[in-house]
Amino acid sequence: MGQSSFTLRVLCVVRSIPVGRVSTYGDVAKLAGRPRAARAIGNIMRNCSDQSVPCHRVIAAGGQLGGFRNGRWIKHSLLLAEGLSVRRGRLHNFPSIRWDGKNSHNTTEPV
DNA sequence: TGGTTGACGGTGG
DNA sequence: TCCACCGCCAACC
Repeated sequence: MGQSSFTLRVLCVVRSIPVGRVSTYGDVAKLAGRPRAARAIGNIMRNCSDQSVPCHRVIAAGGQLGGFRNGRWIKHSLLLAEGLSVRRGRLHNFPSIRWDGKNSHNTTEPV
């Protein structure tokens, strides 16, 4: 504990991501109040060992999974378990399942 | 206190 | 479509 306010806010935002939805590092950073702190989000996620934080729902921009170092396939499996389609390391319907912070009760949105 | 690293974003070639 | 450069922010040494 004893994380910075920004870190706590980031964790809170990530925990707010609905099941079946994903968000990018940039989006989480923006929701946390630092639109330019996308890199910092990666560090926080990496350092985050909290099971209540679905870090696998946080991916890179363009629908890429990111995390080439580790957890890449972990995210892949977890995302597949949530009914998402991953194609060549990227979400097939990324724009459709992208979560912009708004409480969209309609999960399966047919675009 | 200062410099480097890293699960990134966006633009250009 | 893929690769390279620059910018931005927090954690670590």
